[in-house]
Amino acid sequence: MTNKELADLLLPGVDSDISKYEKIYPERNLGEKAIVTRFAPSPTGFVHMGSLFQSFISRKVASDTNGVFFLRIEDTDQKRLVENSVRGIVDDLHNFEIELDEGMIDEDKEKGSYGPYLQSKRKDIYQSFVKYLLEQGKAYPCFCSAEEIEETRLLQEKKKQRIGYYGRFAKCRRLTPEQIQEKVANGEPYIIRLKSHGDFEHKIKVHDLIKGTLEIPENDLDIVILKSDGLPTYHFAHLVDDHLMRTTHVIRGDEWLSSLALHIQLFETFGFQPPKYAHISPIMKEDNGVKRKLSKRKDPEAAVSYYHEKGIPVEAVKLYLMTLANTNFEQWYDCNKDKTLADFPFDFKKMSSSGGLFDVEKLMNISKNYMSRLKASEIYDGLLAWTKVHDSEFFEILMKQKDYAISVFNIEREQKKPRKDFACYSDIKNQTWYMFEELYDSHEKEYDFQTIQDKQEISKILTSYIENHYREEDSKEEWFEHMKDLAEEFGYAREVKEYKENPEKYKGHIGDISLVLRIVLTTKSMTPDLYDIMSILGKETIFSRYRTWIEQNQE
RNA sequence: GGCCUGUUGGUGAAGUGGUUAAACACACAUGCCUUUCACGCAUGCAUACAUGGGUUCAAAUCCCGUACAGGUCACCA
Repeated sequence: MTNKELADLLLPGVDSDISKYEKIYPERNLGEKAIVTRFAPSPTGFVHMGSLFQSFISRKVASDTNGVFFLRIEDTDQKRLVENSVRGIVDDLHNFEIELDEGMIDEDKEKGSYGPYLQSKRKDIYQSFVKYLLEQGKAYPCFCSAEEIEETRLLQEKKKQRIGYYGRFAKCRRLTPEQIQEKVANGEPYIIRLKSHGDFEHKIKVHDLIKGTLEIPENDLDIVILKSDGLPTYHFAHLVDDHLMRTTHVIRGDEWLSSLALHIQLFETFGFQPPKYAHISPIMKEDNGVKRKLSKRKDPEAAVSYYHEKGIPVEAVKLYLMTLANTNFEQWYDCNKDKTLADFPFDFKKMSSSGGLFDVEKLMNISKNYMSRLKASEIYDGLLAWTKVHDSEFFEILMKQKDYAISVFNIEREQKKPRKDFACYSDIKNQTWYMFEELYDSHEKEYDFQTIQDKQEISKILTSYIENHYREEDSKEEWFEHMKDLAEEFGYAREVKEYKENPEKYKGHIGDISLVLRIVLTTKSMTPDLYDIMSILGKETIFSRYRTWIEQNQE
């Protein structure tokens, strides 16, 4: 019985001519340095930070080189499928502005000419390649049951031997064609294994773009390439897909490092040029002094939805991811303030070969700096989009008072050293509610007086301010002069310096007085410039808030 | 257990044999500035290169052992 006949017996009706695929999926006509890469998740749920990081880098290198970035869905494990997760993955990428050149764009839609991009639709292709291998005598059927494999494993463990289906443990490898024929005739279920010719004692050198040159033992495991449901395993699908889709760079998590020797062997078996590999270390998290992988189950910040809920701008998250990816990015960005992420020359060599720690505080800092550089109208737009989903009350107010809201967000903004007090959109309401009448009215007010506590004294200060010192048309300088007059009137120093020189002569200084006016107006001791706040709020509101407070605090 | 990888301060890290006081950034602390806060500026964070050997005139940087950490060893990806 020839290999060809055996192959026909095992995979009847499958065309073993793989050369036709070379024509259907020709070499891509791209620039010499163009990088073709992909994000290839299994549809088991939503995208988490680690995968987002990988896609972000993949997208970046593809864009930098005028290459291609595509999304392939690896749904060869039918047991683990989660409903609608393709849609979820597509949405997550879209929400992070990671655009796809090719691949799945919805649950059952795709674009690009190297598809299908859903592995379950590529069954015929995989089977052709498997059959080709069978005909070449480079693969064989295996009839071992799960129990038999388990037995072998236990035996290997007991004898302290390497675990796996290889060498003398690969018993189906030695089956004669007649035995195979008989088992097939008996209806025994089988899978197809690679007939490995690797030598575990022999080491090969492989180059990884991030990890550098590695020395790893050759693969000698006869791994499963086609499962009993007729679908391939990851390893085989990786070979077929990344060859036919003409992937030049495989960027993936470093959990794959241990099967790298196998993957290279697979490419060599077919005489294909293997892609370049870049294995990314997982993003870590510090947990009670222990470093561990960022976990989707334990860490809320591992889910991309966390960033949308908090309202951290996508761009800020990207800036942070880039600082994790290439630590020279931060300095580069600092020196090139007019440039964007797209201008940054990403370099695999600058990637840390060990896993970086995910630091939410650092992310917040980056986001705070990023937001401080936005224009007031950009803050408004971003906030409007965020509140539309997360805060309908604020959304309505913003819609109604667009110009007013922009003027509020413009306080100490759009200048050389802008204020940095919003790290995310969910911060804004908490820091500006007193600027919006509707929010102010419904908000519970707690006045955090610091130096001047006496309510009568405060009432007197407010009254005098209303009656003697407030002028609607005052410039900032005039306004501040009047504040100083007020301070003097109540026995407070006009200048802080003056007070510090002669503290016994005064009850306090101008700062104490303005703090009272600030707190009664806003309830807060920490606010932006008081003059700006007053100018925007206007006379009526200021007087009304002061008078209300006086009324409510009469003894 | 086998195999692979990693280990620089509270954190991210720069740095690959020799102008090192080991950059820069975040966090924290103090001071200055300031009508508050924020910003900004200045300073600090005890002798930080896992550990033991070796190579060398010279090592964070090269080699070996040890410890610790991560990954992997499925008809899961």
